[in-house]
This record gives sequence, C-alpha cells and structure tokens, in this order.
Amino acid sequence: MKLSQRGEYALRALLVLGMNHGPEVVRIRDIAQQQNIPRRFLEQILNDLKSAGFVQSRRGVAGGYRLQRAPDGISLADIIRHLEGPLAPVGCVSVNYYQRCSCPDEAKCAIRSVMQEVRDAIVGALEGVTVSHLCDRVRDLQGPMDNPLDYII
Amino acid sequence: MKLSQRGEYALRALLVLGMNHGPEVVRIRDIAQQQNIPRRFLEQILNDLKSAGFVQSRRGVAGGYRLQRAPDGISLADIIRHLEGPLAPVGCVSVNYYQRCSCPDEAKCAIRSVMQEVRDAIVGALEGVTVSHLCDRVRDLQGPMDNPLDYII
DNA sequence: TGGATACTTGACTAATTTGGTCGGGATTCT
DNA sequence: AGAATCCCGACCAAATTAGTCAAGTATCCA
Repeated sequence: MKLSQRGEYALRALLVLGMNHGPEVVRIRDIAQQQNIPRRFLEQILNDLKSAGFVQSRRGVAGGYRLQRAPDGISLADIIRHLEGPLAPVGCVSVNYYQRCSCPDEAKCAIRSVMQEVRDAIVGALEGVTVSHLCDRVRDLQGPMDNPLDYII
Repeated sequence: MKLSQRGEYALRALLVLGMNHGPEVVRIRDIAQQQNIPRRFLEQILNDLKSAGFVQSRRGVAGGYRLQRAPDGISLADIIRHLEGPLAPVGCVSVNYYQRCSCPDEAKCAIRSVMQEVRDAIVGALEGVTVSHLCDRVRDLQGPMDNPLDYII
C-alpha cells in the first residue's frame, strides 16, 4: 500500500470535515487553504469522495461539504481502498481486488505466503481506525483549543 | 508498500537462487523459463541486484548467477527497500527514505501517527524474513522432492 | 430578477513510472 | 576460433500521477 498525494489530500480533507462535523457545511476553499492543497485538485478529489458516498455537498452561496455518515462510520481502510485500490502489496493476496499472478501454483507460493502476512499486518493497522479515531488523535496530540478550525491536521 | 512486477520478478529470481544455493551458478535463461519471466527483463533486474550486492555473476559459457551472501543473510526488507524504495506508505514516516510532507506540523499530525503504525506493521512482517526462510516455506508448502529445480516457487 | 458564490463535469496536459525490447560488446569455456 | 553467457546503454509504448482549466448548474440574497 502506497499513499499517493491525492490520497493524502483526501484523508486530510476528510479529517477536517470530521473535526467540523455537524449539520453545517465546509467550503472547499477553506479546506484547501487550511491544508495547503491546490483548490482545483481538491475539487476533483472531493467530487470523487462524494460519488463514493463518503461526503455530501451543498451548492450555492452557503455551499460546501460535510461527511455523509458519522465520523465513526467511516474507516480509513475503506477510504484508502477506494482511493488507492488494494491494501495488499500484491494482487494475489488481495481480498477486495484479487488478481491472479503469474507464478505456477499460488497455493504453494512462498512469496505469496509472506505477502499474505504483510497484507494482514496492513489491514490490521488500518481496519477499525475511523475518522472519529483520527479526530481523537488530533485532540490528543494537541492541547485544548478554542476554534475548531485552528486544529493542525 | 506496493510490489511492482519488477520487484516480484526479483524476489522470485532470488528465491530460485536461494533454492539452488551453492558454489555453482544458475543461468538467467533457466530462471526465466522456470518462473515465466521475460528473459531480457530479467537480465536487467539481475544486473541491478548484482550492483546492489545481492547476487554475483559469472560470464561465459558456464556463466550464471548465484547469491552473493548466504540465503540467511539476505532479508526481504532489504531487497524490497532497494527495489521499490520506502516500505512506509508515506514518506514522512519512512526511516530509510524520509521525506517531509506538506502538513503544517508533523509531530502533531494524526494521519502521520496512523501511518507510522502501518509502517511498523509492514516492517514487522518483513524484517527478519530472509531468503533462507523463504526457502523453508517452499519446502514446507510442498512435499519432498527429488530435483531441486522442480520446486514451484 | 439578477448577481455573486460555490459546487459539477469533463477535457486537457506535462512529467514520471512501469514494463518491457533491442543491439551489440565483453568474457569465458571447449 | 566459436559458441554460450553475461553486460550495458539506449530505446519505447502505455499507464499513472498531479494537476489545470473552462464552462455549466444550483442556491442564496438583495
């Protein structure tokens, strides 16, 4: 699993939305500025996250984005799978994006068996971690603050 | 960490060399045929592994490749780091290929702290696994055999 | 009703990476 | 000498990555 720039931006944006979760909506521009993400690029990314069902949007003057589900209902594993594809290092050990490899017998492939373990380790570190947990970490890592938009993410 | 085709081929080739470790040398062509790897591409890869010190070669009629160190002296983590770069999913948590990211404060970055754990999980699954261990697995996964070149890797 | 503001959609692009191929040279064994 | 084998660098097409951009649509407010 390798996180692209796009993927990193997406996580950061979702975390901002998590920190500001509520009925109200956050503008792209604010996220972009706060997180130092190219605005046009972020538009594209949020759009993608929207069609994937992670966020919802409102258009017009008071428009912006918010999380579609509650922060504890969105797992990092799901986000990353959607953005980057398989968590597994090789296709032949991926559960969600399985792809046969060119080795003669998968069941007896030693490399595969190691990669299986790598996959399990990655999934283990990621599954169960939700946006809500991320928000907790943000608050843990920093002292108490006043303005939620001031959190360094 | 994502394993490219090139990286997978390299591991397979090293495993063949591990299974046939000894004073003698194995021809590229044999490895390529047995593992179904494009020969010319494999030449390139083995050359790379050679300059990285993983294998050594002999030219001429009875030429070929062998492991430079003993199979238990070559760890998968090292191989993969050389072939694919960082094991970590993002540069800012990589020990060997550290690269600062664009977030305002690394020390307080919640995403980074999760990625740190992912990195540790990956490294944990990979460090300590050597070519020799891979060979053991091959023998475990298959019954006893006669010709060492017949092992399915 | 008409701006102004903000999201939407889809096309476009430049640079890099990936997965190879190819020709010819250098070595070594017989 | 000749055949087999590795060695080296150039080359190439396709995919991916990281964006940019223009024009459109929805919404709010005066």
